[in-house]
This record gives sequence, C-alpha cells and structure tokens, in this order.
Amino acid sequence: MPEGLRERTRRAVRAELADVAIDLFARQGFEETTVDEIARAAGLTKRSFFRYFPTKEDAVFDSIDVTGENVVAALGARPAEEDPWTSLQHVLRHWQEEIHASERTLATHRLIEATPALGGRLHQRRTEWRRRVSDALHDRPGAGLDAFTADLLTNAATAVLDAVSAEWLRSGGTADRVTLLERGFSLARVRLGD
Amino acid sequence: MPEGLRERTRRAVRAELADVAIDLFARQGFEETTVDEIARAAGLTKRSFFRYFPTKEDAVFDSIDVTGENVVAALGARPAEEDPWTSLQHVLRHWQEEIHASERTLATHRLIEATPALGGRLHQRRTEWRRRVSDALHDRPGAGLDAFTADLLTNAATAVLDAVSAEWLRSGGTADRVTLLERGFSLARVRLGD
DNA sequence: CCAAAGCTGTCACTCGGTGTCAGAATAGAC
DNA sequence: GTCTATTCTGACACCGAGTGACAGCTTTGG
Repeated sequence: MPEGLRERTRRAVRAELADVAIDLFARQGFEETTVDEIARAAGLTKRSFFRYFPTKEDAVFDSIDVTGENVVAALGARPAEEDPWTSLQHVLRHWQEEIHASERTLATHRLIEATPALGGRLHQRRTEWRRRVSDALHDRPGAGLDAFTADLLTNAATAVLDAVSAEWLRSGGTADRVTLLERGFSLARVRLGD
Repeated sequence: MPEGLRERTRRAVRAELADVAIDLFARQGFEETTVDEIARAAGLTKRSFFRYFPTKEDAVFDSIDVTGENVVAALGARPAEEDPWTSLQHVLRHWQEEIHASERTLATHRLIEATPALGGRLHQRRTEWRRRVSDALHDRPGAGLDAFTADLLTNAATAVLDAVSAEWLRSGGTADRVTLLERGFSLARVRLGD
C-alpha cells in the first residue's frame, strides 16, 4: 500500500485549509480573521481545523518552512573536513533553490512581515531545528566544536536567512534569493581556528 | 515635580507584579500559571494585571530587555568612521556589563529557555528594536550601508547575543557574559567592503 | 474644599484551544 | 458482499488570555 486514500484526502483537506486561510489573512488581516471563519469557508468546523493544524499560525508556514531533519541530513552528506560555515551555506543554498517564488509565496512572506505573532511563531519553529543542527555540528566527525561555537554558527545562519527574506520582500519578490544568500554568507562569516 | 507619588506607586506595583509572576512561573511553569493567580497573589484582579502589562509574557522581560532607543543612542555616540560591527560590539558590551547576574536573572533566563512562547515573544520584542538599529545604521553619516547589509549586521548581532545567553545558561550562570560576547563577536564577523 | 484625572473592581464578552462523546465513513479480513 | 476495528467528523461544554464599559474611590492641583 504505497498511498492510502485516507492520507491522500487528509493532505488535500490540509492544503485546502491552508489555502483558504492565507487567502483570508491576506485580504482582511491575521488577527481580524477567526478560525471559525476559515473552517466554515473550507466546509468544516473550528474543531476540525485544529485536527489539521496545532495553532492558527501554523496554517501559514506549511509551505515555506524547513524541517530540522532535512538540514541535518544534508549537512551529514557534506565532506567532513569542510568548513562548517561553508557547509551551512551549501545546504541552505540548495534549499533556497527549490523554492519557486510564486505570488502566493510572496503574499505569505508579506503576511509574516506584517504580523508580529507570525514572526514570533516562525522563530519558535526554527528554534526546534536550530537545536538539531547545532547538536549535529557539535558532535561532528573531525573537528570537535564546542556548544557555544555550534550555536553561533546556526544562529548566524538564520540571521543571514532572515536578512535574505527581508531584502527579497523589499524587492517585491524580484530579487534572486540564492544570490542574496551567497552575498550574506560571504559578508558575514563565522571562521574557526582564529 | 520630579517624581509624583502616583508614578512611584505605579512602578512599585509593577515591580511587585513581575516579581510574583516570575516566582510562580519558576515554581509551577508558565503555562500552568494563570494571570488570575498572579494577580490574586499580588492583591489585585486579573483586569488590573493587564493595566500594567500588555500580555502575560511581558511580565517576564521587564528586567532583562533592551530598548531600541538605548542602542540607537549609544550607537550614535560611537565615532562615525568606526567599523559598524565593532560599534555594535562596544554598545552591546557596555549593556552586558550593566547586567549583574543575580539568581533571579538566571531563573528568568532558564524560564525563557524552557518556554517556547516566551522565546517567541522575546524575538517579537527584539524585532522592534532591530528595525530601529537597522534604520540607524542605514542612514549613518559616512559610509552609506544598503538595507540588506544593515539588516545583516543587526541580525548577526542578535545571533551572537542569543549564543551568549545559551552558553551562560549552560554554565549555570558562572560564565562571564562579557568575555563570551567578545569571543562571539570575533568568531563571527560581518566585514564590509569585501 | 472642589473639580478633574487616575486607578480599581465588577461584569460581560470575544476568541484560541482542548476534552469528550456519539455517530458516520472507511479500511482490511473473511 | 458483509462485518468489525479504526478513523474522521460535528456538537457541546469548558478553560484561559485579553478587551470594553461602567461605577466608585483616591489622588492631584488649584
């Protein structure tokens, strides 16, 4: 059984729900839109909305968020003797390449930028995978990084990521995210053995 | 009238409220403590709690948070031709020196570390002053920084700050924050004109 | 002493989020 | 095709964070 009907339906409903949510948020604002409203518009009840998303905020990040596993796995695939900062750059670059900058992506980022609660929740989600990445760097084969340096590396990487998003948003979605990422990673550098 | 009785009382109540709150949070957890509980313990009603703090979270940051004005002002006092990264280092270093690492400070940081909602809210607050700092760097006399670089600088500075807090927490409050800050700022560098 | 301004408790309300339950739909075994 | 265990759903009740409105008390300044 490669793909049950049930899971397919579930994913479809989930996508539909996220779709409707972002649409409403973009039109009338995040705080001004109730969960009940979203659910009704998608033909469900409020209770069922929370069976698909843990919070109202999470309906927004579905399409644009990274998972810690992805980054850790990709990081493990890099050569062990490579400079950690360079490894991070390559991993995140590869991730950015996969994002196709649609109109919806732009609207989503605008929404996050304009809504403090969403910014907070995004940070909260990232904290999770930052911990994983930091741990992965910490006990990496080869040069043993102390916890402080590992944290510094991951924090700095997300700092670049945020600056890239902000600039991309400022450009109205026309700027090339990969190019910005490269610029960011070379302007800000975390060099070891200094 | 240098200091009215009214304002003095108000500040005292506010401090008392924050005190009680942190105490309860540390003992039984943030989510497990209701606002009503805090207010009652301080001899007030829930309604009055919200006349002193906009949210439940904000009762925690009262003593440990920076304001954007402080940083911007201190930044303006640095020599105009100084490297921005170095300026940030000095300003934040000065701020860290003023923090005396009491038991309460430690408890507060532990609490934030253990509570996702608090981490999110702190980030939200910092976003506010990051914008100000970034703007201040943007139209600084002398070298005109583009918005992207200015963002990168401020984001990277908070990245260092967060790594310092995490390490200090890991050490159980024994590590010297200023030393850590220096190490962080020299390990991670944002260099311009490259 | 008197009026304006500020602070307080009380009440009522909205909204995000959760626990529970009973019924409908579905998956897989026969 | 049928039966049973699992899953999904709406309905209902509930909690806690936050807000608006109002009435009464205290402080401030003249």
